[in-house]
Formats: sequence, C-alpha cells, structure tokens
Amino acid sequence: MDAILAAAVQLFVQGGPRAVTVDAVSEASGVAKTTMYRHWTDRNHLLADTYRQCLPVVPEPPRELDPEQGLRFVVRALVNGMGKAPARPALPHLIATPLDAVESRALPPDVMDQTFAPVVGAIRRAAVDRLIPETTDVLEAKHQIVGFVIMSALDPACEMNDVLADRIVDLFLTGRRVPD
Amino acid sequence: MDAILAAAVQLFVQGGPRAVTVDAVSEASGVAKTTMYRHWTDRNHLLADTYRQCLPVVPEPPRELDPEQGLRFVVRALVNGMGKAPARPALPHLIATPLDAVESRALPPDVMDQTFAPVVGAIRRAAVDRLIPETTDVLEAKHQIVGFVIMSALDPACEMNDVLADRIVDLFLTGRRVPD
DNA sequence: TCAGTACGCTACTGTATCGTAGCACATCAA
DNA sequence: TTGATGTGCTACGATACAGTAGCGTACTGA
Repeated sequence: MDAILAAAVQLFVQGGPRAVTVDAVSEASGVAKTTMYRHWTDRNHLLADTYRQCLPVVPEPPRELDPEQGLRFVVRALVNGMGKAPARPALPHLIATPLDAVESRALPPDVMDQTFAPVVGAIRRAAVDRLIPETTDVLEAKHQIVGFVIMSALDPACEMNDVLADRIVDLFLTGRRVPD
Repeated sequence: MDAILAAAVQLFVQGGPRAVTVDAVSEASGVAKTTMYRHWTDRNHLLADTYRQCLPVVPEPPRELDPEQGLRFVVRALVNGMGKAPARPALPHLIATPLDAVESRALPPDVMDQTFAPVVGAIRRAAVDRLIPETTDVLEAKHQIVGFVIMSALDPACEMNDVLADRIVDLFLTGRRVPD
C-alpha cells in the first residue's frame, strides 16, 4: 500500500491529478490494478489520499514558547514543509484541489486550511498578547503570511529555509508591531 | 469565435481545464465541433487561449505618478483584476498552468509572470527612488505583495477592492520604508 | 450567375480510462 | 491438511474524448 501511494504521489507531482490514473499507478508501483481496488473503492479516493500525502504537516508550537517564538516556529515549519518534496513540486496542483475528489466527498473542500490552522492560531495568540494590535484581522494576517510563503515556494529559484521564514516574520511584525 | 471562447472560459472557471473538452465547448457555445477545428489546430491551443482569456491585465502606471502612487496604482489594478470573474473563480486553475498546453508549446511556462510584470516594475522603481531600501530584493518583495493578493483572492470571503489594495501597500511600506 | 468562404451535420476511427469478472497462486495459522 | 486472506493475471464492457471525412447549406462580392 505504501508502494502504491508513493507511486501515486510521484505521478501527481510530475503531472498533476490527470497523471494519477489507475493504470499508471499500477504500472509504476508494480501492484496489480485489481489489488488497488481492494484498498480503495474508487480512483477518487486514491487521488484524495495522494493529495493528502503531499500536504505538509505544520505542528502546533510547544507551549513554552512566547507568542513571537511561537509564530516563528510555525512559519519555519510551514516554509520548510512547503519547500521540500512532495509539497513543493505538487504545490500548483495542491492549490487547484482536484474537483472530482471533492465532488465525490473523498476530499473536503477546505483540506488545505488544516495545514494553515497552526499559523492562524499563532497569529491569534500574537494578537491576544499584544505583540500585534489586538484588533488585528486574523484572516488578513493569514493571507499576508501564507501568501508570502506560497508565492516563494512557487518560485523555483527561491530558497525555502529558516532564513526566509524569519525574514517573513520580521517583515510581518515590523509592519504591525505595537510599540510597548 | 467569441462565443466559443466565452463558453470555454465558463467551463474552465467551473471545472478547470478538464472540463474544457471540445465536445463540451461545442455544445455550450452552439458551435459545431468541426468549426472549432477551423479556428484552432488543437484542443491545447483552444485551452491556451481560454487560459489567457482568464488572466487579468495589469496596466503600467501613468508616468506622472510618483513611485508610491505608481505602486498603489498597479496593486489596485492587480487586486481588482484578480477579484472579479473570470480570474477569481479560475484562479486555482490559473496557478496550476495546464501542463498539456505548456508541453505542446501552446502556452509558455511563465504566462502568469507577464501579469505580475508591472508590479515588479513598480517595486523596482520604488527601490531606485529610495521609497524602500535600494538594496531591496525585488523578487522577495514581489512574492510578498503578489502572494498577499493571491491568497486574498483565493478566500471567497475576502472583498477585493481598493481598500484592500491600499492596505496591502501600507503594510508593505510600513515594514520596509526608509526614514528620510 | 458564380466562385469563394464560412459554417453545420452525421458518422466514423482510434485511444485512454474506469471498473469488474473469473481464475490461479502463495502464505500462514489452526 | 485445510481454510482464510491477500495478491496476481488476463480479459472484458462501457464510456469519454480527440480529431477527421464527406457532404450539404448560406451568405457575399464581383
């Protein structure tokens, strides 16, 4: 099963959802087509799992970090997760969530939001603790940070590392920080 | 021909490139399939034109504007262009450039960069004129602004208007502006 | 009137793809 | 040994789609 998913992920990364056909995955993984249908009811469910496999996981920051450290922690995790395979090469396809998989309820429409949830949490905490104005529009701030990360990841020339993550947080905070 | 493209755009917006089949466009537009092949050599070329039709056009700012006004001008244009149909509903599909169309050379791989070119130009001018540091990494700044715009447009709840555009520029400049 | 141009229609070929049926084989535990 | 489970293989049927052939029709300008 891992071999199947690995092959599916590779096909997805290279050619998008269109390339993830049952026959192609079967051949690439060396697993018989019939066997695949014993693990997934549908091509759409396989595609949904493939999609999820490509999403990076952003952990919640440890409790002992202060709001700024917490924000840096999640943005670093997001940048690094989005910056490496399979997320990075698959990113365009991840943004265009496969409609088939959504319509067949194999994927919820907002799958990707789960990836960003820890970032939103860190922003909210920064607002509550007055690192940024308490009245901050959290969604707007999310668009600001996540958009920066995604655009960077979409540019193949861009290095995705802690330096970039900290830079993004610095620019974010400098633009919004409230003086003590 | 306009009717064909209009139908193709609608299908693209609703269902992505996969929905833009020759038969579907033919039926939706009321134009015979054979007629379509008299205007486009290929399904890929039709898809490429459909794609371009969805891209917003961001004009260069008038020469008489100062760097800050110029930046506001292009960001407003980008926000408004991305915020309305067909660009906004098609945006996920625009980011995941149809690989078929690219491989068949009907679309260049960097189509979308042309849309952002005026933004890059305005940023560069802002740096040259010391509105932001002369050493500013222009590509980084592009990712910052364009990413913010795109993430906002991807969120259906977000209002895309001049207020948002100015807010984006404000946050950008506050984080980077050099004191006189 | 006549040639050129553009369009429509039906029917067709060829291919890719999903999904299933039916049968054989191997491994492992009771 | 035997039954359960998991896998493989070949061969299908059904559908969707790209692209073409061949023929007829309507308009337009000389």
